[in-house]
Amino acid sequence: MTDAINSILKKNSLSITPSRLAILQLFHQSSGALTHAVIEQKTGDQFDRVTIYRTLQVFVEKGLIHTIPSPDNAILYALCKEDCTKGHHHDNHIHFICDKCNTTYCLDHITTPNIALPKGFKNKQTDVLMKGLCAHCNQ
Amino acid sequence: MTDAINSILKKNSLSITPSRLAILQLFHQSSGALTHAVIEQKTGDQFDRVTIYRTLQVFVEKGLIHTIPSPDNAILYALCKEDCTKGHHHDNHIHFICDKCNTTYCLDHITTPNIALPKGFKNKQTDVLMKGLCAHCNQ
DNA sequence: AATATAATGCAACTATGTTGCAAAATATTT
DNA sequence: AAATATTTTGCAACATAGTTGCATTATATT
Ligand SMILES: [Mn+2]
Ligand SMILES: [Mn+2]
Ligand SMILES: [Zn+2]
Ligand SMILES: [Zn+2]
Repeated sequence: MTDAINSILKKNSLSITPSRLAILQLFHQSSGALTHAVIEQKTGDQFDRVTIYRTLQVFVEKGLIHTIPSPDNAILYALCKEDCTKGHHHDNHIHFICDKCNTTYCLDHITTPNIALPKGFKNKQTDVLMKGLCAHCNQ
Repeated sequence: MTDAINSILKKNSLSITPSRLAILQLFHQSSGALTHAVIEQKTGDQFDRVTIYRTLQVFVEKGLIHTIPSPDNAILYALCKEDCTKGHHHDNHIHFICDKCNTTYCLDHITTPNIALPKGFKNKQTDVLMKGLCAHCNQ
């Protein structure tokens, strides 16, 4: 497990540090998206707040994770499962936030729809955010 | 103009105050969505920050304005043009943010698509956020 | 005009995020 | 393996966003 994380960092020419290992591993063993606050909490105050912010920034730049716009006013981060590379993300899937358990799911197999815009508008990116109850909470 | 704003407040059983008049009027004469910061700036520091926040909260509750999730990490507010009422919003249109002029448009006539979710998931709300260039900036 | 009700401003607080810089850790070279 | 160069980290300080309690003030009601 740690070896896999290790090689991901190497492959992306990132130096291997405790914080990067811990945070990347956390993403790999989490099902949903994570906020900075959750990461800070789950790494047990091992790392400085600033370090976590900078680690997330680097991971986004390298195409390891992507951000998800949220109504909660805190940036959500989730693993890129597609072939995202340095500076080029290709995450065209939709996201689902459960109102009950608050988990944010990347629905990787549901692609964002093509929506016709008014004349003159040029689309560059589409984000679809669905809310409701996830399979676990909808009983 | 001011009379129209006035009657909107009355209709929603909101007492008429300078801040509510000014902020509601500002929404009615703006084309796009507004952030708290912009409102504060455009009302020329006439009102306390807290008053603006509370005014926006009340307007959302009453169904006069709706929030738009944004990647900018600041809540966007825009007029409800549909028949939204106290506690019940029916804003099922998509939103477009221009990368250049930073305007956020409510595309009221473009409804959010129906997207099939995995088994067990129950959808309650769909937000579509498109980014790119608006008609003015796409020259 | 008097009273009841609701909104405002202020202060203090929490949360989220960024920047500069010296110290420490990692990677590279010898 | 040690020395050097390069990155990363932690700290402090700052910036912006948003909330809460409470006394004062304004609005609505009688
Ligand atoms: Mn995702
Ligand atoms: Mn809208
Ligand atoms: Zn759930
Ligand atoms: Zn524009």
